[in-house]
Amino acid sequence: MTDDCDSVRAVPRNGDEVRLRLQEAALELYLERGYDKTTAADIAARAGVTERTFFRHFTDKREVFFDGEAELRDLLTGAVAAVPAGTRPLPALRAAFHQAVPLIERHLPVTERRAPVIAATPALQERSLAKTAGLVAALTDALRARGVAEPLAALCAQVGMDTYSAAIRRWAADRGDDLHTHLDRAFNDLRLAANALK
Amino acid sequence: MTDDCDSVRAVPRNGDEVRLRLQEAALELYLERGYDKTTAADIAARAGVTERTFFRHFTDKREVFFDGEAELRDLLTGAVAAVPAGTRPLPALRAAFHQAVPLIERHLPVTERRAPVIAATPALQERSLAKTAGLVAALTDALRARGVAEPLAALCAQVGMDTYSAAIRRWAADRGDDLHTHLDRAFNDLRLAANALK
DNA sequence: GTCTATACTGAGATAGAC
DNA sequence: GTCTATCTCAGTATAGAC
Repeated sequence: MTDDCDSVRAVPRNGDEVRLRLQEAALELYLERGYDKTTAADIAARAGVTERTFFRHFTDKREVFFDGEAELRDLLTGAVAAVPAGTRPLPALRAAFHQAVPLIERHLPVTERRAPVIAATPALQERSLAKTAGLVAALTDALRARGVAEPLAALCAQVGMDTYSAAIRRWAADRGDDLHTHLDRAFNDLRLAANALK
Repeated sequence: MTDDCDSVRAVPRNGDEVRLRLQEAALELYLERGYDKTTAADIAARAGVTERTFFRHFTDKREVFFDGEAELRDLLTGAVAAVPAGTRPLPALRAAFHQAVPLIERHLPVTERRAPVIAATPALQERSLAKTAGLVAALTDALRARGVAEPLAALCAQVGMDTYSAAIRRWAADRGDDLHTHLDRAFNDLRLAANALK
């Protein structure tokens, strides 16, 4: 859709644009020949910069895939903070995830292209898990700020994130129902499963 | 308890023993000067072998810390399979974790020495998360083998693992009560938290 | 066991944006 | 002029190929 191609050598030096070009180049190359067969120099070359510039934008080859996390984290923690006082931890998290649905849907095109690469690459899976762990830590803080005691806050944040992940997985497998529906379904499954305890 | 010390230069070439020496050397060096300031050659030298031998035993510098996972995985999956038929997923997992307590306690001395290094090293945290994800995958399979439907099996395995992790954390912070007690407490917290849904 | 590719790091020079 | 993005060059260490 954009009209800029790499026919001109004088590419703009704007930082953000270079960053986007690097991300797109990395995705293309990872898809074409796989993550391990792609060097940082390859990515940089396709984006029209040097290898060193790649590493100034991204601390390592994995990071180029996991940028959007900060945005999602801010949205989720903000949503948790905005939930009516007195709401219990897991319902608060469920509400926050519902608020994140538009953001998730907006990022879906890129996410879907990245998914098969991540699934095929252990190094990227590890980074993905680390990013999710970062989200859980942020949610734990957000719950604590609401007055949830420490050990419970961490457990709820983690369990809430798992439930969200389960909903995302089911949504990917069944695009017939929307993400809101899958979220409610997953949280309900959690309730029923936990009810069997004791 | 063993009588072998490193006073003799002619160290035994037995594979398992070399492996243990490498693990101990890595732990010492990571503690002394930090993970990134420690090279694979450093570790190998202290263990009395070549760098090449280090990479024969461990695929990378991280792996040297996460060996026991296979043993725990086999114990947990076996325990899940052995739970009486008809037991619901989360109670089955809780029972399995109770069975793993002796193994956890046996590994505690080493685990405790490694903990601060992992906490201070992102690369090791990532690997730790990946190993836990491997356990969750194995538990998901074990639940499916018991007839638990796919989407629920994955959710329960993940949530069960989180609850176990929460119990371990509380145990580390409060050694006054034993791990069995903390496990039951954490699973009870999960039940109560999930009950607030709907 | 040897050799090599490549992921990363650091310092200093250069070039646009303002 | 400042400031920041990029380049150039030189280096170390991991991990994999042989």
